[in-house]
Amino acid sequence: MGTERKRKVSLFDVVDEPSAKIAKSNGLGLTGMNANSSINKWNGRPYSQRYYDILEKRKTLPVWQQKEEFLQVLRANQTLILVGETGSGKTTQIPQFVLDAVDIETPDKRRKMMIACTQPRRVAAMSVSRRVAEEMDVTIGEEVGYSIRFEDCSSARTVLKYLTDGMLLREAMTDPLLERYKVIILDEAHERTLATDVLFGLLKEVLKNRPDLKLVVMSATLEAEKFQGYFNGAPLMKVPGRLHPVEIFYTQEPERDYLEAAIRTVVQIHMCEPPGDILVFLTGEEEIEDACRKITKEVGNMGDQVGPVKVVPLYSTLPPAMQQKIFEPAPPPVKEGGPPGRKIVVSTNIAETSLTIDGIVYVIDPGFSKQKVYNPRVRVESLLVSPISKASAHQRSGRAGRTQPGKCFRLYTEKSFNNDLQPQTYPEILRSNLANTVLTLKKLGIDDLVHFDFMDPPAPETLMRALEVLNYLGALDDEGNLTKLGEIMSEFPLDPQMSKMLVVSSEFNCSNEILSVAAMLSGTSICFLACFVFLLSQVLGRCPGAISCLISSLSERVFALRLVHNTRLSSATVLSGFHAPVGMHHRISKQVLMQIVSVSQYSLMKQMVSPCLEAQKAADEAKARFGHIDGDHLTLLNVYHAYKQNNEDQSWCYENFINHRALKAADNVRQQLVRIMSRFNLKLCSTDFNSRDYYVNIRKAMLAGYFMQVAHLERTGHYLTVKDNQVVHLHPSNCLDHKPEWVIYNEYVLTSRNFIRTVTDIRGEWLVDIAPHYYDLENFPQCEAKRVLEKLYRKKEKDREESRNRR
DNA sequence: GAGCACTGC
Repeated sequence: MGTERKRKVSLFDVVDEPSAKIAKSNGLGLTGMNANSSINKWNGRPYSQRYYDILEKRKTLPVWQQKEEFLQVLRANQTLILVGETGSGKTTQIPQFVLDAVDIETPDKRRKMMIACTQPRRVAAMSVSRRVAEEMDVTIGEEVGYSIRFEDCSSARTVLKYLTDGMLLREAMTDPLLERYKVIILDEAHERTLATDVLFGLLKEVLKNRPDLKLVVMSATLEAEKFQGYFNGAPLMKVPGRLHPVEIFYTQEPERDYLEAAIRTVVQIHMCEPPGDILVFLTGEEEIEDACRKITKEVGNMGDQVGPVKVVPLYSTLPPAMQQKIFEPAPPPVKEGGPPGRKIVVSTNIAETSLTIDGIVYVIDPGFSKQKVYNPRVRVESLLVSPISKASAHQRSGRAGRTQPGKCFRLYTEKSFNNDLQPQTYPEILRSNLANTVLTLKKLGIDDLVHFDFMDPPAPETLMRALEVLNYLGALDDEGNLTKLGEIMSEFPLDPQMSKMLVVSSEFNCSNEILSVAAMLSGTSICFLACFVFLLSQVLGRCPGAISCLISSLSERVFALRLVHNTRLSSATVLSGFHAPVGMHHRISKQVLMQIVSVSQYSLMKQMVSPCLEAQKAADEAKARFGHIDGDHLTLLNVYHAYKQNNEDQSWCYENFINHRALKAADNVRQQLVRIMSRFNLKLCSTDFNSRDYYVNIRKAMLAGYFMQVAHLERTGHYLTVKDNQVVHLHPSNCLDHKPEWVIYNEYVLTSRNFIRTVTDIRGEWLVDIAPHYYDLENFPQCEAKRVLEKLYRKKEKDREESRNRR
């Protein structure tokens, strides 16, 4: 291969001198400022205008010549940094160039060394590798392959492998020097995922021990200088992007209400600007749905003066079929020669990196996104609506110029862009609980975390917290060395608490059940269909003719309004399925109906009130069938068991408000976990279902992992987390029929109040039995829980004495 | 008696 490859894409524009500091000249693309007079008033409010020429106009060299220069630099250096905007084609082209440049032969003629190209996302790894295989005219999985969780599409013949950054990190755990690779390409490095950051530090070490290994770091322009500094002044080359110029507008005054401002701007664009689709960035699902409704309504009020609009919400938890709607074309004019239609996509950050929509000409950027923050003091991760970074703003505006010149409206002042926004979003490693990361690092053989070469070192307190947690779990000894237990735990793709629960579950004679619980809890989206779907089907059955118009006008919104729940798995989600009818009924009748359906449709909708009661009944039955009064974890287990007992039947799922696809995903996770269990000879076992200990053992095993996430019911009637003494409330979605004195919880969420979500009743006696080292009273803050524990210890001591006397 | 940015192993 090689010669017959067809390359249509021109790649390099200019090859900078090694170590040239291009970041400075390129910056944010702030050069080329121009006055622009096409809009000087925006909804009565003047906008300041600046023109950013994102494309740097430099002479273009023929492809072969640039390729040679690239190969030259690669041969002469161990590390190389390559910067380029998205859309430069570097992801598909560079690995192919590299393939031509390096010798991948090994003494063993049957096997060649590989080139690895990492991506932060699975879909990208898969689709890019497919495209490259096609370009090189080879079958995917042969010379070119990919490797992602649950799917290894590569073979002994594979020489170019695309994989997720997390996957490469996994591989490093068994192959610390990454000896099967000749070149490693870290793509999208500017995204600074946890895995990328760990790989940075790791690869820096590996490179010292493997002079034959080469590293190519590919990134967007903004962090180039920082990368260069980190990688000891490695040469830097540039691939120009192929973006069209984007005009940027700022407001002259700060906006008080960015949601209102965003909607106003959408309407203004629709009224005054030439055809072209609009992309609006908002922070979350609720806000997006709200905005969609309001935009539709406002434009609807304007009548025939303006063209029709198709308003499409976009966020990750939206069912895939709904997400596809963003790729549909804008609606045609209502009548021939009338004003053209427009597509308006209202999206979370997902449209900033993960999903690209062609045809976007206008971007509206209010300047906010939800970001994860971690507070090591109370060990809580939460989501906070925060101002975005300059880099993020830059990325957002770039979304307007993919197919033609575009415009970006920033709903903040230029001054605040310059002075208030930080240059980069804080990398994830500074915003996360690092327990899992530290465990991985230990497994990778990095003992001295304090001196590990992080590009951005995390707060010492965060590292200390992580070490402390791992020590309590028994994964690290008091010297901070990985224990045998920790070694096994690190092999599971789960949080340490969950791995611990799984590893010890055999000792509690319930590993089969704990496997199911862990699979159901771990990041899969499981959901119950809300009862409205049931309700619709009821109505459909009754008046099939009349309903079709309603369905057509409602069906989009039925999804959009979360009448179908398709959110991440937590028992909260699962259990809210049971609660859905009340809220949903209320929601659709009051907030939505009058806005989105005509009067005749409304009267039809009113007929749905009575089937709604049936739906309520069905949901109650579902709850009665699966709900376990002792806890949400056990409810999840019931759901999983019922699913298996009914042979994973799709229509059974539908009838029981269970999302089939999501349970299948959980089953997939479970199989992976089972394989890891067997690898370590961990027994797969169950307590007899008729035994009194069946659920007791499961709850004890869970406690063995989650003893640090316990809350105690105070006499005042509210819960306090153990040791941290935070006031928390049981999330109203819980399935308990009582308020237990002690609960373990899976999640601590900060929203309108401090909630603990997915909770299960446990007994105080178990705390002192299973985790005496954590419930050591000498090291315990004064509180009610402490006094209760003291009693429990005394009782335990007394019992022990009695049994000694009896002997 | 509430409401989940986005990934990944």
